[in-house]
Amino acid sequence: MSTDHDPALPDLGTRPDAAAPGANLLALRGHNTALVLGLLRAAGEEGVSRLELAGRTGLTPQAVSKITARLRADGLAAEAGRRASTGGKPRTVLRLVPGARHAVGVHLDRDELTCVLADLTGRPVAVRRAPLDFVAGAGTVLAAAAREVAALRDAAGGPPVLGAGVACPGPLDHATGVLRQVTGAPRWDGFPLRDALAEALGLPVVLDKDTNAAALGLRRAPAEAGGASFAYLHLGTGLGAGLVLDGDLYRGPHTGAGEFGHQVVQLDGPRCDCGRRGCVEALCLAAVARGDLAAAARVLGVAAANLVELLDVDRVLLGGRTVLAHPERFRDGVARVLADHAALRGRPGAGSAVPVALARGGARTVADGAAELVLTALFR
Amino acid sequence: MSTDHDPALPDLGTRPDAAAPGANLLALRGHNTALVLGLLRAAGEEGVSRLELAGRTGLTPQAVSKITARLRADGLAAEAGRRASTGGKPRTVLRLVPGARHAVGVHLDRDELTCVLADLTGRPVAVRRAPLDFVAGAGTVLAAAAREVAALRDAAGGPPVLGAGVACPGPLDHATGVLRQVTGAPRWDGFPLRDALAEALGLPVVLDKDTNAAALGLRRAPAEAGGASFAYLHLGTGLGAGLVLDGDLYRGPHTGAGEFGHQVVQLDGPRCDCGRRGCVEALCLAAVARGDLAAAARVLGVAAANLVELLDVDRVLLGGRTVLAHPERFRDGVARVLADHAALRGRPGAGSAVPVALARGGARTVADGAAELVLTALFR
DNA sequence: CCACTTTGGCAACGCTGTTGCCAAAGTGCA
DNA sequence: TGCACTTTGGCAACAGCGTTGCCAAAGTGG
Repeated sequence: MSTDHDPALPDLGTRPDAAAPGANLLALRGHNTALVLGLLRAAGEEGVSRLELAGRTGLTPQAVSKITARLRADGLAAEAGRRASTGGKPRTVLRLVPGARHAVGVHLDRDELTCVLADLTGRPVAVRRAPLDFVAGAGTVLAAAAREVAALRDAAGGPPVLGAGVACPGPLDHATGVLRQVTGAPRWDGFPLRDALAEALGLPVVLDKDTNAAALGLRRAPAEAGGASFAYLHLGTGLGAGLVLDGDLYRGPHTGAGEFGHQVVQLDGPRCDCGRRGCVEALCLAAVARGDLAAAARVLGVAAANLVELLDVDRVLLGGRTVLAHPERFRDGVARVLADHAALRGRPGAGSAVPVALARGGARTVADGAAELVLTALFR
Repeated sequence: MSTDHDPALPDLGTRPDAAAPGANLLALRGHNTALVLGLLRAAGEEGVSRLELAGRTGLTPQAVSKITARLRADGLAAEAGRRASTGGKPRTVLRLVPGARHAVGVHLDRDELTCVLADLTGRPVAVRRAPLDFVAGAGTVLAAAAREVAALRDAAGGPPVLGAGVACPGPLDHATGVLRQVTGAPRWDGFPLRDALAEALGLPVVLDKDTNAAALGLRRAPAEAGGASFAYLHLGTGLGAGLVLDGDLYRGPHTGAGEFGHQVVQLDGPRCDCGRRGCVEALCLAAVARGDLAAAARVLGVAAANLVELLDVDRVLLGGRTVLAHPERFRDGVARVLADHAALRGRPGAGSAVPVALARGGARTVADGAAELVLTALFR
């Protein structure tokens, strides 16, 4: 909110919103700085040299030198050894300083509150869990969140905290940070959770759906997430999806994208609570309830195959409590359906089936991803 | 190919590719220039003043003055009258000069070739149609395309042609411009159609799927296309979709997005040619074949509802020969399913159903959109 | 020990959008 | 009719961006 420059935080320039996408020099600098930071993060402990950064960004070596000099001055990057010489002066390796900043991730689930304090690489340096009654209403939830986050920060101390990413179930508006029509909790309808939490935590807050946060967190590991497009399917008490398309989280115009549970896969099938017939969620959870995991995985696989066909994603990741109860069963069952479909109709490109994997992080996938909601603003 | 500046074409700066997304000053200028051009085009014949451009882009009035001065020097924009005064000097209205450049759009269908010459607004200034046997192979197709495009350009004469957008059915790789696995035409498999056409036409060529081209063309009219996200469903001899998400055409990592025909909506349903069971395309076309349009529209509507739920799009547009044979029946039938589903489960935001409309342009939707494949590079 | 290669900083530069200033061109009131 | 005021938009000077030319530093290899 302050217009002054905070020396503890990197100046990434003005971030033009969608209504005013004109780019000025500050935006240019911010773009390139975030780009270099992103490559530094992707390089991990191995590091990158200035010339490698220049090659990957298309910037001149000199521009990279200036940018990395600013990052080093801000404490975000540091020199770390040298490469072997290839006949001349050996390259100096640059590395991200993970502990230079922290970000908070908060997962508000229906019955549990999970908070993580993550470093710049997204790795959690501290975790706290507490029971929660989400339906009880705003007062207790805000108090609990403030208490846990304060405890987390006290314990870890140290570097400045960039902000808090908050993930919660159900429909909400990411742009305004307002909840809407939370099933079974009408008193939350229309509640401005983002602003209330920002007030309670004393931090900038980014609010998003749990599935979106998880997908964003999984994007960090390209090797696991596949290419630039993948889908995270979350099967817990309900079924939802988080979509990363062309490298960016796709939220849809009203943050409504990823409503995966009520995809109809059986015309005139059994009636779902939502009123439709033949929804995946209903079919899948009914199969789980009667202990037929093979059928549950098969139904989930058919819906996943539909999604893969429609969006041409590179990978499908599975998570959520119900999946985690029998992870391999679900993974293998979904993979079989995708493989069968791929064999029927050659996929473009590789011609092989889209791989299915279990989401990393287990029960903490969402909380880790919530921190990424904040970190994403720094990197590109 | 030439590195020299062509005074007949606007210099939009270097367009960094995905592998080297670093932004330099040329890219900055190109971005802002394209942005202003896009606003000029959106303003249409009504025009925009410099200060309005400044307000919408976030750029300063002086920056807009410089940019528009360049555009006027290139002949792409012109002053056109004045607004009424609001107490001071009246604003000068700027307008895009539609005829300053042309673009070619080519629709290669299985049995017909349609070519359009479009001005900068995307409106066709000349159209040619010719029968075509796509399966016959590359030689005749290339010759026919070259002949028709040459005739089109001869007849219209005039301004420089920016390039040719080419739309054709079936799977292909947009990035490389290579066809793959065209059903029923194995000799096209792996054919580098883009480069061959560029050679034959003597123009830069952009190649894409017919559904993608159509969606891109429909994006031009925001009033019809709804917001920034919509889906175009094309029902002809097959069923496909073109997806515009967050204002950009979504192709997927391998140009495979939009494969909509083989979405399974009936587990264990009747077998489809593709080998699966219960595909929309099979169910829908079978219903059409037996004259049951209501059932066809309903099946299409259920698949459309799945897509709307998953991607949170603002609008669904229908096109293709089969739809055009009974346009209102399909539109109303699909709309009914979406309305029923929306009533069951309040859509986020408005709470009302996603509107369904017929794609503008009728049989020429794809050819018009193909020209837009080229024009898109100029605007933003 | 010297020639060569490669890295990366310094200084000058061209270009971008920005700012301060002012003429132009209207409105509205006396 | 005249004057004060408002608004538009160009001119000139400016700060800041990445780029270029140059050169010291730090290796390899004969």
